[in-house]
Amino acid sequence: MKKASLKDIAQQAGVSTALVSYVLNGKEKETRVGEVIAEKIRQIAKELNYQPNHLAKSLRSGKTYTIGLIIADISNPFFANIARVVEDEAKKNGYTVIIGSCDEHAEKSWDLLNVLINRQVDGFIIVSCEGSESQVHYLKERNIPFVLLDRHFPEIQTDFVATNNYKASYDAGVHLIQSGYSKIGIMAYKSNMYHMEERVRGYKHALRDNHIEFHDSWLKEVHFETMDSEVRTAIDEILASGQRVDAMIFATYGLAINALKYINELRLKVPSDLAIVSYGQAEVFDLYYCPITYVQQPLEMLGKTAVEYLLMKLKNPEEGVKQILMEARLIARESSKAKPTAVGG
Amino acid sequence: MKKASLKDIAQQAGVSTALVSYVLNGKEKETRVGEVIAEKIRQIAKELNYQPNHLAKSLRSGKTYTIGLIIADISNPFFANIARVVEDEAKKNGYTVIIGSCDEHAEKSWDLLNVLINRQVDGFIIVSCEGSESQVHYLKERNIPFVLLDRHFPEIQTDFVATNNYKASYDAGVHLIQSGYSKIGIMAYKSNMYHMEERVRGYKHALRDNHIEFHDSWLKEVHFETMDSEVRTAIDEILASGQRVDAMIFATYGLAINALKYINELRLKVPSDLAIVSYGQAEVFDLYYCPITYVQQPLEMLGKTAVEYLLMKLKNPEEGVKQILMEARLIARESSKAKPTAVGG
DNA sequence: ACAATTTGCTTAATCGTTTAAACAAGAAAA
DNA sequence: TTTTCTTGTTTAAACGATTAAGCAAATTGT
Repeated sequence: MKKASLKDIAQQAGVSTALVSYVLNGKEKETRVGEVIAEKIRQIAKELNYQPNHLAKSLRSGKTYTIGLIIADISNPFFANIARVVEDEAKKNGYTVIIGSCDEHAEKSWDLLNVLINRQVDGFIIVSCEGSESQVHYLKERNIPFVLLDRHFPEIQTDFVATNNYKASYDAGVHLIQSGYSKIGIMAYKSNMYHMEERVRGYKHALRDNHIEFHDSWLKEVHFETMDSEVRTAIDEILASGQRVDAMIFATYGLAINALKYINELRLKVPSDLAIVSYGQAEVFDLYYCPITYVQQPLEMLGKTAVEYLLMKLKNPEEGVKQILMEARLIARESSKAKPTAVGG
Repeated sequence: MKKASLKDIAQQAGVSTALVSYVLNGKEKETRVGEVIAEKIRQIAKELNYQPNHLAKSLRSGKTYTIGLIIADISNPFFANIARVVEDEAKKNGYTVIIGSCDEHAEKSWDLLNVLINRQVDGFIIVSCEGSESQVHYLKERNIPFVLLDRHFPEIQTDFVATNNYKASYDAGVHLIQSGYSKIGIMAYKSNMYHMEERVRGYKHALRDNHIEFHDSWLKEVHFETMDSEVRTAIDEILASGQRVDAMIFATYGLAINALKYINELRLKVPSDLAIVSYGQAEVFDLYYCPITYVQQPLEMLGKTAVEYLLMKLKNPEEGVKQILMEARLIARESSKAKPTAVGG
């Protein structure tokens, strides 16, 4: 039993496909279709369980009602949650989402972009990775609507929805300082992505504004691909150096997970041996023996707004540039609790 | 600058679209296209950066090289990981995946199914939810290729790729017993899904085969939607009952997370107050103060095989029914370590 | 020298929709 | 009664690709 098409309905009703199309699209009034025949068409459509062919519709109309979502990795909880929000919000508006994971590789990202462009997605929501500036320029040139999510390039004029990472790190730093920690390290990815730089910059300014001198050895930048081993080395170094830290900020979820595993192995106690604040969020932060203080990004809002901006662009391509930085919230927990001040002498 | 089509190339080259199509599809030999003109066409195609319109191709060929993946929730790490594997494996074979989350709701699942059918996906990989038998029958009737993943309906003859849940639970039960626990509870979803029943059945048989009498109060079934509160009640009950348990099996990741939060609140020590084995997997199991023993499902294999089966079905629809149950592996950790036997007295 | 074959290309139908334009017949206006 | 307007319907082109069939012209065989 093949799928019923407009033609099948038309044949059964003894009319042209045009009429059927008009009726099933609710245009019977404007196009003056007879009451009787309209009803008959609806009837037959129901009997045949007619389902329009989206491909044909899209080919004709040039709109697929599909948006491409490019992220680093769907198996990372941060992106998985973002993806879920985007999916739901898109569906609410009649759009379908195609998700692609690029593993922080600009090359894979290019591939995805091309595949999705060929599939005629109406627009993109992109969590950019390092070295993908050319892709952004390409989209601009080709006039393909897109919104950057979570990460953006300040030197490229684009729509974006992101977190105020500078402020988030600044707050994290201040929080640790106020809790009595003074030798604070940070671990981030080695990257010239703006969002990562901002996370480090915010941290540095928090130190500066509180009259704590920053030591180069406190900043540990590791490569994404070889994170597993580099994190361990970094922890070793940051704990061994002359200026041994008593607190650390982890700029991403992945870094924190790797570091925590190693910290456990070393039998270091959080926060007495090392206080911790991390980006990202997942159950593990709640259930760790010492619940982890983390930077809570406005996930839901980020995703929703990205979809909203994109859909506005799709409706009206002439619309002005939309950019927004949302504030994160520091969720203070045990892992950064006030340091017992050394009393007595 | 609009996208270049076959027609544009044809015009520039001064030939018909047929020739262009032949050349760009590498059929110049069979269709005897002249060497010179072929080269010219390739040249122009490159200049115009020609990218074929997938919609048109699909409409003509009836194949979209797209597969629909229906899961409960992409923000659940188990499904996110599955999705990642499926995505990669599909891409390797030139397919694109559209993921939909149905939140364990048969109705949402129906919606997704219809949306994706209208979008002409070539086939489905489905993690069925309760009450979705009719959907499976529908797909069979309509002759739409699909593979059930992780969950299946034994009374319906379909392709499927799943875990041997009976065996996994049996092993979990035996493991706890051998570790010295004798009052073992289990928490599962209230559901008549086969995979869930199997998880309970395996557990019961493990008890039976080790001469431990099963008590009804040891089985706690909670509703998915109201899990948060029900889990707490269930824990309260199972710890208060006359036959207070000394170990528990959690049949899903979500249940374990909720339960662990509450267990922490109650200041119960794992495993001394309560030993634990759980399904699912995520960083939290590694980093919990007492690493959690868990049932490791062959995620990678499950996903890969599901894609493989589906692609075989797509190539040759007459192919016989493919079914496979894969073995899970119990990863024993601290949370179920051997109970110190009561000595002395 | 004429038929048969090969070579190189075009024509046109097709996939399933949408929609502007044309058209016929009946009703209202003149 | 003729003209105009309205109503209800059909025709056909278009979206962008694929591909069977057709058709010249050049080449080969006899």
